Amino acid sequence: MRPKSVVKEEAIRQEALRIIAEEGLENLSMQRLAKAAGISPRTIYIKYENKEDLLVKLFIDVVLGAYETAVLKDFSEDMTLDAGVTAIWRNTFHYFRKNRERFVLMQYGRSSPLLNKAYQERDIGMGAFFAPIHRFLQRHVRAGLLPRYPHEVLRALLFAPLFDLVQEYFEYRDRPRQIITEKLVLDAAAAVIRGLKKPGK
Amino acid sequence: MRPKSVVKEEAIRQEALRIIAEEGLENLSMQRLAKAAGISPRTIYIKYENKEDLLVKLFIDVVLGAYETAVLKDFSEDMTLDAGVTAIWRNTFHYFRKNRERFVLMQYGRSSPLLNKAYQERDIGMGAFFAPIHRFLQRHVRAGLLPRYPHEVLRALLFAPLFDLVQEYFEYRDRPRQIITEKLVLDAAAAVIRGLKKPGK
DNA sequence: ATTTTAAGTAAATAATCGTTTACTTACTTT
DNA sequence: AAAGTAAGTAAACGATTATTTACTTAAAAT
Repeated sequence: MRPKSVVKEEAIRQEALRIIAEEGLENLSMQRLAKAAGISPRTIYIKYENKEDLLVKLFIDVVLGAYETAVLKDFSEDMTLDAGVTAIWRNTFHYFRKNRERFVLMQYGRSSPLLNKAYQERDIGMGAFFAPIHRFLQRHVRAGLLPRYPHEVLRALLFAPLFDLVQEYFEYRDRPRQIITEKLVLDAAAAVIRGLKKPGK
Repeated sequence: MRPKSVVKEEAIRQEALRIIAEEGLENLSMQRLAKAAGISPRTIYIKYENKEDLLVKLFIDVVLGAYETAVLKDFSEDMTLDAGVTAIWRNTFHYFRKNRERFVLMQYGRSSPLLNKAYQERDIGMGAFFAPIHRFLQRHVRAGLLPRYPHEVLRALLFAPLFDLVQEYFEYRDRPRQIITEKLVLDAAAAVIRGLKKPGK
């Protein structure tokens, strides 16, 4: 039996990410993707059930999966609130700064009904990814440092401004001078930490 | 000369918003829209140049325009930081809570290349909408209450968690018990305000 | 009341969509 | 070396896309 070509598999994923980042998810068609990857449309269907299967796997495996491991690098549940949040922010900024294509698909996950389903089930909802961060936050809640908000609220306060800043980083990408720098991102992290803490702590 | 029917015009916009909210922007076609609005496809092209023109006008006029006026209701540049930010948060939450369809299209504006162009040009970039809020923030910067971050950073800290909470509000819409309540949103507003302020103020 | 004119309709346009059919190629197993 | 088999290709499938052509309708202007 002839083995599946990992080279072609990789070309499919790479070209799919590129087309989505450069021309939008709405302009990704199977025939365009096949042509860009230098293969026949049928080949895509050997590796993926259909278009939805391809997009969900791209989103879950390549974008979310890789982000999960990147964000938890050097992160530990036992860190102080300041150290932990700073690590999450720094890791996220570093990861997406060098992976714009993945960030673009990540943002589609918020609006596209197809990807949003996968997004909620796997990721941030309460999956293995968020679990360490969840326990980290709950520890500081029990210690009296953080207020007892539902974790959806803590998550919004913690992650939403971060993703917005990454988006800003890329929007001003071709301007004369970059506005969003690492220093600024870490300053914003400090502001978020101040806001999260119970008043007077 | 026969006058344009405002009824049909309104039906087009309403059905477009409904289809986008219920089935996603990617499932809105001109023929489906025409059928849903009870008209001929050609009629849409009497009122709009093409699909892009329709979507941009829907986004700018109906979603962004109406949000701009809603968020600035009862808001004044002269307010204290706490009062101003609280007003912005409360107004935003109230507006989108009763306008889910508009919120869905708003979120598409973050990822869809087509809408994102309009988004940046008109809105939050530095348009007439954000100007009063920008001056409000700058006044508190000059007073020494807020740090001198670029306004992109202040905007991210101020708005991003708010939109995330509205998203959460709708995601748990059909659960037994609503998680995101107005009280919780205003608690989160207070947290954001604490974070924004210079340390020690 | 008739003319004028743009609004509106039904149906068709070419292009493109996701997916499949019919066939060939290349690699593993015997 | 030959047989077997799934990977891969080229071309086509019907369905659907945005938009237009040819025609009808309704209302304002004469």
